[in-house]
Amino acid sequence: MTKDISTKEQRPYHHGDLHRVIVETALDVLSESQSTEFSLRELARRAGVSHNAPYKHFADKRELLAAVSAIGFELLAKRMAEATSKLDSPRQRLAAMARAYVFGGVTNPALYRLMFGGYLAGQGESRPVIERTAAYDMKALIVSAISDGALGREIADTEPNTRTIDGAILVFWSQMHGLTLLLADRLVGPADKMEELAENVLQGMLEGLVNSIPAVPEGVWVGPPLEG
Amino acid sequence: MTKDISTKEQRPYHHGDLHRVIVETALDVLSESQSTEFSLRELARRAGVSHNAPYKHFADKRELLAAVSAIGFELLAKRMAEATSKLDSPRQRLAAMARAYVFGGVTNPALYRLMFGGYLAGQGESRPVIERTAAYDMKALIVSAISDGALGREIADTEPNTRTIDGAILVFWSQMHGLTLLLADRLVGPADKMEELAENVLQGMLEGLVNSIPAVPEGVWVGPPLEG
DNA sequence: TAAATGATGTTGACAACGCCCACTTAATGG
DNA sequence: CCATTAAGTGGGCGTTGTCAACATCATTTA
Repeated sequence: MTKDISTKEQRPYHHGDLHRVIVETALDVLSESQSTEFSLRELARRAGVSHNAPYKHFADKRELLAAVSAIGFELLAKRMAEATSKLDSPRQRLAAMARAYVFGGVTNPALYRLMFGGYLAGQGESRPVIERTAAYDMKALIVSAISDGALGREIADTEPNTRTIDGAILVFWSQMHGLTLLLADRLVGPADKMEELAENVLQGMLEGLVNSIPAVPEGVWVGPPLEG
Repeated sequence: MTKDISTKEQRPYHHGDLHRVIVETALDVLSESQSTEFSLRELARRAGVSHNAPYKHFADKRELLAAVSAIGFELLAKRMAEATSKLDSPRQRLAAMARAYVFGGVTNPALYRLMFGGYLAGQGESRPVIERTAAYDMKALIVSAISDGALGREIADTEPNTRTIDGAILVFWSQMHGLTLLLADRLVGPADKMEELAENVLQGMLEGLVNSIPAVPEGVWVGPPLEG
């Protein structure tokens, strides 16, 4: 009975789980306000700690946002994996993956902007490691869905063919990404027709994909590079 | 000779052209720093006026950024119009337009993020009028390039067909937009292969477009709505 | 077991920011 | 010619990101 927290609502000197709480609160605030312009001090307030406590866990705001972005990538990857797990047809798998991607962006545009936008890449430095690897894992799902999907089965594993597959990935990802951002940023609408709209466009995309695979120059990487 | 500015480098009390200078400086700073996180005070400093002078021309930072965004749309529209003006083939016109679009984004990602991203739409309010109309004008170019281009010539002007054309616009714009942002945000690369890469993907896009036109639900608008 | 260490949290400070106010300047038009 | 008003100034308020110095406490080590 030495530590009685309940009577005066007083927290022990050390929070115990601040890192996690700060990141989660940041994700909440970001999702609600749809903006990355919240302050570290507010997160600290919500967590009931002093305005400087977060700096013991994150060097600066950028590093915090990188952690949030990484979580965003993990969430997206999980949703994409779940969406495709019970499907056999490569085409259905691709469609389901695209749906998950688009849905995530429409549901939380600010998070997608943080993840894919340039804030974290800013100032010439490269993206923080933590979110770069998370992004890489997410990208791997797209790549594999295309590679051992509709195309892979009828294409031998020769070097010009891998470039063609990279081309397909690029086209598919471009389309999915563009549709997502157009919808998320409300450049097409209206909001209550989004789902139907996305579904139609998605099917058209998949239809056209087969007939429109460009080869891609050598040395091109798809997704953020792990090194550099 | 009453107003001798040269001797003491002193500006007359009234600047005379502050509005324009502020917007232009903002565009410069945005382009160089690739960030919208510059301060109004710095713009004022660069213009040689007090930290409050800009507030006589812009209610707040958001309004300034809206003006910058509008200029971005005007620049883009001008480049797209120039790129297509000397071409006859609809396909070539589409390709040229897409090149201009992609090039603009790769050259100045932060400007594209401002233009297309959600900063200006933020907080439930609608986008500022000035940039909404500029965006609308730019969008009109895309629409017309598709409508009286490859599709329009062989499609009668019936209601289901206009929906099909809207579908084509959507697919094309999605692809172009997605490719642009993927390149601009360095999710694919490397930088020195971008041009070649974009060209290949673009051609693939155009190839596939013909074979993959979804119809789009009724009531869908493409581009930011002029009202509301 | 006692003391040193390092991780975590606190307090206080600083410069910079967005934005508000009251004031000044100078151009305009009735 | 003078009143109105757009445009610029200076000071100030509350907030922010970040730094430095100090406090607390669990863990290791002597």
